[in-house]
Amino acid sequence: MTAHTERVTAGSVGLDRLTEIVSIDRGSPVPLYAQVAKCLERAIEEGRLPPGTRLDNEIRIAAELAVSRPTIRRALEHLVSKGLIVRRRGIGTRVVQRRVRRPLELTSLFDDLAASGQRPTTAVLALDVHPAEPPVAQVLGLAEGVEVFGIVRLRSAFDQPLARMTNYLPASLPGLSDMLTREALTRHGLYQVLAAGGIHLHAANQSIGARRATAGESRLLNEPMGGALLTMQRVAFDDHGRAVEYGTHVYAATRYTFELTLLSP
Amino acid sequence: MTAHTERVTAGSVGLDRLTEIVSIDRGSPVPLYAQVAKCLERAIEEGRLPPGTRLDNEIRIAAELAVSRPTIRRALEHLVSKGLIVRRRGIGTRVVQRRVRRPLELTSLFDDLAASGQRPTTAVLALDVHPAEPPVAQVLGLAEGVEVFGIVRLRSAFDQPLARMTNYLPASLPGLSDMLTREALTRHGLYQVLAAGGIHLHAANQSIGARRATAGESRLLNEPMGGALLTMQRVAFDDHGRAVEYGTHVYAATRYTFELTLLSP
DNA sequence: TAGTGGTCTAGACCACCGA
DNA sequence: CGGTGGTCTAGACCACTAA
Repeated sequence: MTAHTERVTAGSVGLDRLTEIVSIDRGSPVPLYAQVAKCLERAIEEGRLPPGTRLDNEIRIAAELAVSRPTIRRALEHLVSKGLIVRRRGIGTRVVQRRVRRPLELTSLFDDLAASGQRPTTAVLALDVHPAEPPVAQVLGLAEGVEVFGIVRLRSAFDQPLARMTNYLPASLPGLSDMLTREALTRHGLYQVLAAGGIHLHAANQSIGARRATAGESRLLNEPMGGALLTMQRVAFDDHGRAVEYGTHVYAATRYTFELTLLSP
Repeated sequence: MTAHTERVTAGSVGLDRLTEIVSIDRGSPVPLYAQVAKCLERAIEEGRLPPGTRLDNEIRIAAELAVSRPTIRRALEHLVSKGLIVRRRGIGTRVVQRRVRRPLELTSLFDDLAASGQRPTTAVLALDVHPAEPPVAQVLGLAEGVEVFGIVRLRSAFDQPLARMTNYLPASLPGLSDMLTREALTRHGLYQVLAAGGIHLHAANQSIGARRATAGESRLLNEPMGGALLTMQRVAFDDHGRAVEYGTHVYAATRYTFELTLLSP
């Protein structure tokens, strides 16, 4: 039932090319649904499945790729959640007309800049261990006076300062002092460094606001005196729900904005 | 195999109370997995399943509730994606220690304020139809000069002005002139009004920045002269990927911040 | 009416974890 | 080793949409 005798689905574009677009390796450790989703995702992003393209129905896709329907469904659900396709009962599945930028994820400024082709640089302004002051202890859920790592960095892109980033992490996290070196922090983003050390963040609450720059901030960020700053505070948690990082950052508002994509509930 | 003879799972708290927490109505039009997820979600939020609670394994939950394992899995996956529980192979499922505030969703300022108990009010400062100016036409994907609805609103909470919101919508959207009345916009949020008229938003790109207030903005928002403003621009799309709304808003930074929750990729 | 996606089931095998 | 979640299958029935 390879269904090649079926009429090409009307609408925009039919899909016998499916097998050209999606390749499956049953020996791979990566799950089938992930392989399917990844292939379709790439095809959509590269324009091989242009906006408005109608996809075959689930049954046919499953048959052509020789996997089960639930597996295909899982792949397609993933694409829906990323906003790449739209499905409607009785209608079918289409590639969305206008692509959302990206799903909102827990990433770092460094990664974002690097991904968008800018070459971010980092200067470590301070790096020490000290007793947590009350507000820091509180957001991290620590007793007052417990030791924390304090990090202050200046992040730049294209030789222009972009943000001053201040982070606190409980010193009790295992292996932290080996990870958090000036060298590592200069070369990589904080989250990269933590991930390399086996600390994986699970979720974060963040708060974005604005205020006027102090004189020192204006100088540091090369912004006009008293200009507007974007501020962001973030508390990140690991899998167990423990707070592992608190960051309070200021961004040069003339050169930086937060871009995000929201999907309907 | 109702498994009541099983030992209560060690760790934090066992669950024979499951049937007290989750009630299922097979006659309801709402899917089983959604019913299960909803019940567990409420139990977690109300503290009846406190942080750290260990849940029974999938097989046992399925047996106790008399549904299939995939159905239970689907419910639990939903809770994972909302950051309420954590699952690990070989370990089990636990309620997360620290709850994330809320998943990031496509909502309106009005809904957010109403949900958090503040009583938002709206003043409609302008409401008209006019030819789209070039920048507006471009972000909405319209030809220059095509007619658009223009809306300017002042949103307040507790009698304090909070934001000036400017929105543009293509006049070609069906039924728009019946929906967008001063009365409706005074009483409800824009997205509520659109939803009531059958226009459902699917995704949005938004950009958050900061700048200093103009003299007029300072007066309108009751902020200090030249103070910092939070700015947000948003383009929202419907299911077909057509841009249906463009908004450009300014917020009083001393009284408003964006709160959001990020989950790891 | 024919075709679509949405839901649900009952089972199977595997990879990972801790004791 | 036993227990856990992760993956995959092969079916079934239903609700919705368009012609």
